[in-house]
Amino acid sequence: METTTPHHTRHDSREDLLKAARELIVGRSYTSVGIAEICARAGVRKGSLYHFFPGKEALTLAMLDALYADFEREVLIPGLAGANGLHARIEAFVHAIHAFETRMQAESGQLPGCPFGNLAVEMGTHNPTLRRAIRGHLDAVTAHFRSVLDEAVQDGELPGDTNTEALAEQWLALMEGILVMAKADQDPATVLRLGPALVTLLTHSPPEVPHER
Amino acid sequence: METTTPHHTRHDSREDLLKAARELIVGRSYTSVGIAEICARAGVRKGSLYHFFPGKEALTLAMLDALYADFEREVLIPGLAGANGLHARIEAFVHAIHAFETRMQAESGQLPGCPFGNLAVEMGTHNPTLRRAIRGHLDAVTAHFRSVLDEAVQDGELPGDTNTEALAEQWLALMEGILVMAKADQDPATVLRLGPALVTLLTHSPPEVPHER
DNA sequence: ACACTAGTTGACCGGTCGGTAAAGTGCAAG
DNA sequence: CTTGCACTTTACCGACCGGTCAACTAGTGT
Repeated sequence: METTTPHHTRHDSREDLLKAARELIVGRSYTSVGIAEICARAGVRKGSLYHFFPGKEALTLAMLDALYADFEREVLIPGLAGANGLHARIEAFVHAIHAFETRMQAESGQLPGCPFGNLAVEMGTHNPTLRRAIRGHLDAVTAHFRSVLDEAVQDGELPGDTNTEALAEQWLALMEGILVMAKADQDPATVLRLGPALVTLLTHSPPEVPHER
Repeated sequence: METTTPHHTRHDSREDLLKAARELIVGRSYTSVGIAEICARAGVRKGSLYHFFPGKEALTLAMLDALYADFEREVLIPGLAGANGLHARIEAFVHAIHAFETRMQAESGQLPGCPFGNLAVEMGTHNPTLRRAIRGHLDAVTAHFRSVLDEAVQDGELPGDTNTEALAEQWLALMEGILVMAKADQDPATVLRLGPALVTLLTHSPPEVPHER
């Protein structure tokens, strides 16, 4: 038998809070979402939030961990193993992002852009803890990009002396910029319109670090 | 004689408010800066702010206009006419941005990133007025980029069939992304490290719209 | 001398912010 | 049956938010 339900697995308020925080903060922003609103959406009283989390910042940190885990599982991993060839993988990635932004706009009425980039921009200057956590997630994304580029080098699609580490970071930067533009436009089509820039960047990078001076 | 002092040109509270709002909002963010703090820095009482501006949003709109005018005069115009050749102009632009971010970090202790991009990300989802104003300024920046690219086409540095309109938008997107990364790092060196991506993007764009399908 | 007006001042508003404290609830192990 | 503990509930806190208001000050034109 051993019903392993540790207590009695009622509503799992902790999960509800994380879900509500994700939907609200990703859809709008950190400061514009209050804990009262998060609690209301989660169907949980404010005091309970402070039983599970020390405060709003810690809740957001935990939410970001879960968000990255889902992003890795649903986009990064499939995009890496899914298509064949660098060009096809870039296009698949762009379309996955486009689909995400389109779905979010349909659900919440707003095109959110990149959840991690948004937080980095909003809190980067005055919350070092959040900033460093986001920086870590962005590094993890870069590592996935790099492994895609390394495979392309092995398959002869990119020159053998390609600096895949630097190029992966440029990939992420361009992707973040595309999402800033799409958010300014509030139009997912911007993702598709600017997507080809990724192909240009990733298939024409200079052979080796110029080693200036 | 005709001392043209319309009233008596005392402290010009309006200018002081715009200056304070610029320093604070650019250095941090829109929501994290209150009008009380803006008034305190400007040496003006709160009621006076509402004599010159309908509210915080209108003050920010006016501040953004002045900010863009300065950016155009101090960076965009010199960068366009200053150096010779596309490559040199890109590098001059990157270094101008790097200098700005370095100076801001020295003055306020924080690396702000792109003031327009920041506002677009922070307010893009829930303040259409601000979003549209920022979108207008970004379009103006894109127009300057495009004229640089058009000159490069005329000088034979880029192929004659280059889509300079699309490429200028990609330039802006990559620049915004670079500044998001620099803000996440809180390190101006990131601007220089990612700067070469602009050269890759702008000197290897595909000849013509692929015209798929 | 007077009225007009641009600009200033400080007190005040309701609402919301993140966070706290204390009492209560119900299950489970002793 | 009782104790302990995970969790919930409610009331409350001071601080701050953007914004309003009426009274006041001081130059200007008549």
